Amino acid sequence: MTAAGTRARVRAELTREIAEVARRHLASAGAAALSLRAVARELGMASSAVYRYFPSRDDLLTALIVDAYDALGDAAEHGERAAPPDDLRARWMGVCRAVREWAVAHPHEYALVYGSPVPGYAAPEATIAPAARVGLVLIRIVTDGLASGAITPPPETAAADTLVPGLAENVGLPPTLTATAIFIWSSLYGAISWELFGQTNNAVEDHAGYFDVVAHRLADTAGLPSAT
Amino acid sequence: MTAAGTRARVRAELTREIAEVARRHLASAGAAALSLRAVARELGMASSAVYRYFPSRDDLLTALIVDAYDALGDAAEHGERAAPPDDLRARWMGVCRAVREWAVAHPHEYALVYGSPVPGYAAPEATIAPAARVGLVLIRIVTDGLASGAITPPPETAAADTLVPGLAENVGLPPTLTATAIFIWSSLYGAISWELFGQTNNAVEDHAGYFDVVAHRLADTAGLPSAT
DNA sequence: TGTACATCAGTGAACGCGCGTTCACTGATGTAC
DNA sequence: TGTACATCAGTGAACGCGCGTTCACTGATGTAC
Repeated sequence: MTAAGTRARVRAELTREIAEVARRHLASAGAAALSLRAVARELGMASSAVYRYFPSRDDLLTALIVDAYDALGDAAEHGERAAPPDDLRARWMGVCRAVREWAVAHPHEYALVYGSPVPGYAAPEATIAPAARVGLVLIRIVTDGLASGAITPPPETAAADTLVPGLAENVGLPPTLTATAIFIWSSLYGAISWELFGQTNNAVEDHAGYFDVVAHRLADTAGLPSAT
Repeated sequence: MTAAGTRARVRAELTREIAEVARRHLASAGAAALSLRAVARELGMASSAVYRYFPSRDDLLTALIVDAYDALGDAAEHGERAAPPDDLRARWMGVCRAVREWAVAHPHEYALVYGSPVPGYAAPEATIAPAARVGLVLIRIVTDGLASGAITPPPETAAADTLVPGLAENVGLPPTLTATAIFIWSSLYGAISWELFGQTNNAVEDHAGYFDVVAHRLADTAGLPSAT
């Protein structure tokens, strides 16, 4: 290894370490309370040194957001791969459960990407692609089902007229099913957020069990066959 | 009117005025950025004077939360009353549309009560009752339908076992329909939040139209008859 | 109705805090010849 | 391999800001006799 390689590696390592500590702070206090100075303090360095690695607080936030989307995407894909490829329902449930479990394990990171927007922070372009991963995994299950004939496309309705033109072509689903997919994703998100933000505290006892019911219901909505 | 009455009235008036300004600040910057000093500044009074009306920032936040829940509850009930009492579907759609419209008109207040929790703030008891209002309105539509026979109760499943014992009796619905009701509410919430927090920006064009499709679908899920 | 006293609203200065960011700087690490 | 120079990481002080909350105070408004 060259000397230059060493320096670059040390730099990459510290960058990771800063993000790591920031992630932990995020987990205990939320995005609005994330402080560059506190992160630097914990790492035993001057607050100004952090600027060698992240040009501003917002850039640090952006890095955390991208990391969170990617971690969630990884979890979703991992959850899918644990199921037999030809068992659509098992793949679906694997993704849904993995997403919920990740959210429960990382509530503040989940809130960072799916909760109320952080005031004064505008998500840059770099976050768009990773944000779409979970949705794409779910959509692929449906397109696989359509291709194999396991899913019968629903009759077309006017629902598709409310979408952005060309969207259905881009995702590769029939128009009305595309609208349904958005509904499914937002419902999934609603169920998870509802639990995470404490709205079901006095209503649901077995959160994992309740979520399974919801995920199955959404699989039905997508037209997935009940079992293999 | 007595003199004492005058003082009390002036006091109530200023209390309302402070909350009003705070609400406006909330609307432009979010809950985390709400500042007692900024509110006092806008009212032209010393920041310490606000403490005559609200003992702390958290109490001011609590008042805003209660107000928001109540405003949303009012909107929901008003939306229901605009429909003929015997047209369950129209009442349902009236409530759903009213809730969404209120949320779109007051995004930060909506985020305050349904968004990610404000770090360091724990919602006190006083917020529980007003928080339930929208849910109760929707549930009443379903219980009315059950009572009149317009809604056929779904077959019981194991879904109800995941709920807090006694919940179904409290809300007056069959157990499985109670679980469905929670799903419906969280889906409704998901659809509205998804729109408000910008997740549908590149997917949905006609947000009101798309939301109508969702609300109808949720009415179907609740078992409401299609039309009268 | 008039007076003495108590209550209340509002002031302004202050405390102590933490924040993001900048800047001139010191050493250490790497590079070119 | 050795030396002169350039690059980089990290420091510590400082700027300017805004925050929530407290406190002793001044007047004005209300109350009791």
